Amino acid sequence: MTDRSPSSKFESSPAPEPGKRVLIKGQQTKAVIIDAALGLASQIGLEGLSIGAVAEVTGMSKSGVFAHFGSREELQISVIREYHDRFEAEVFYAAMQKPRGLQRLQALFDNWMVQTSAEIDSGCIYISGAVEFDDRTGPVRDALARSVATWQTALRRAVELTQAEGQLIREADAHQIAFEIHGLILALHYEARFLRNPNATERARQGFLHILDRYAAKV
Amino acid sequence: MTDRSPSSKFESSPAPEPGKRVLIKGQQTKAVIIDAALGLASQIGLEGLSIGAVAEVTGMSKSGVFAHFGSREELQISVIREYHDRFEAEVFYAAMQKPRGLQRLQALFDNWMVQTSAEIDSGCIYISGAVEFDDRTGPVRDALARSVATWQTALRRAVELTQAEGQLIREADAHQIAFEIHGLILALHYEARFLRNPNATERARQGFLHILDRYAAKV
DNA sequence: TGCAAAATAGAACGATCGTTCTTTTTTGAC
DNA sequence: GTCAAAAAAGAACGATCGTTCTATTTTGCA
Repeated sequence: MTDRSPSSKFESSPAPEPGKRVLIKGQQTKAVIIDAALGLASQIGLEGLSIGAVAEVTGMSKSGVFAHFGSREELQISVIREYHDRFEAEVFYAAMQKPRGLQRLQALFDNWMVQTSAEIDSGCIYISGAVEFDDRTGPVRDALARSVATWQTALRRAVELTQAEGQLIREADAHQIAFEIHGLILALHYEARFLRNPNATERARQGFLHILDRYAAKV
Repeated sequence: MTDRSPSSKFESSPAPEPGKRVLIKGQQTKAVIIDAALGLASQIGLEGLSIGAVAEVTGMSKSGVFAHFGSREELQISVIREYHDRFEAEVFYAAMQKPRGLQRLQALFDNWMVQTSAEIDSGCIYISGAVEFDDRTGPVRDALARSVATWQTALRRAVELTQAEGQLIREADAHQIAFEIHGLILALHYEARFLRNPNATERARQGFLHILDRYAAKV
């Protein structure tokens, strides 16, 4: 993980002053902790994430883990940020290599499918978190909603670019298309992870083709 | 709620023997407890459901609540059964009044949308539960999966009937159609409840029309 | 190598959890 | 109204939770 200067530790870790020393060990173990916490949260959810469990996985003490974050909420937020970064890298940036338009949109969807359901023990925090925090308020929910919104905007942009390229009809509502695509991913996650339906991936792929077909610009 | 004779209290409550007395009070309060527990579970999830919270809502003692179920798992399963019954009544049976085919399928979808997202403080246990229990095993998960499977079968049947009526093409895979419909409901739940998007209902409705359109039998 | 700061460990706290056990209250057939 | 059974309350248990406080170890510049 990359430790951003703002909000890296506690709320207001000051930028390292010129003369001060800059220890590196803390950030290393913090990265290890967040990695372990993300693994746990992917399985049992952000709400089920406990400091004791993280401590056990990392072989540290509870207070040792705790000291890096100052609160459980801050740990949860760090996990969300880490997931955000990985999602961005593996889904978004990975697809940006493709030429804009249909190819990129297809790559986004493919990467999204992989990220959501392919790995056995990795649920999607954007999906489980939405269920866990849809009735709550506070900084964790806010961080989660902000990450999801960022990704949804990126997806919609990709749709709009595809329209601009003339590969999807311009009159269509990009929000609506993104909504329907999102539904396919959610159904994939539901069927693959909960119902253990091995056909789910193929169903989602098929559904995506149907959406492309429906909104296809007539050449 | 209706207290089924098997598995009503603990695993093996014997059928009331002829000469024995049949008390009614216990079942009444049990129904009250389950109703309260379902309300709580709809908000905070099946996993977040605690006996203490149910006791507080119902004005009873923890042990008083507990005695009706014998374990938290049994309480959770009772909640699932109650939700199953209500879902069946308000979504399935309510739609069975419509003539088979497109009208009934449309009614199923409409009722499903209402059940899933219309009421402010009522999340769908089939959705939140899937996320909470997709990595677990045990009787709660089994009960949940069984209920969901029952409903999915009913939905698929409705699709097949619509095909049989000639209102959807016969060549289409009913599983695929049901999968895509399910996705719309999941996206609706996600956007309406988590992101508080007021357009979500209209988006889902629109998406449903698109599915009907795509699979429409050409007359 | 010395030494202050940073990182980690350890123990303990109050709270809440599910559950068990015991006691009291309520129920309903006689 | 009687009385046994059922229902509910009350208290306490061990476990786990997030958090706090105080030691101990480790780090990394001088």
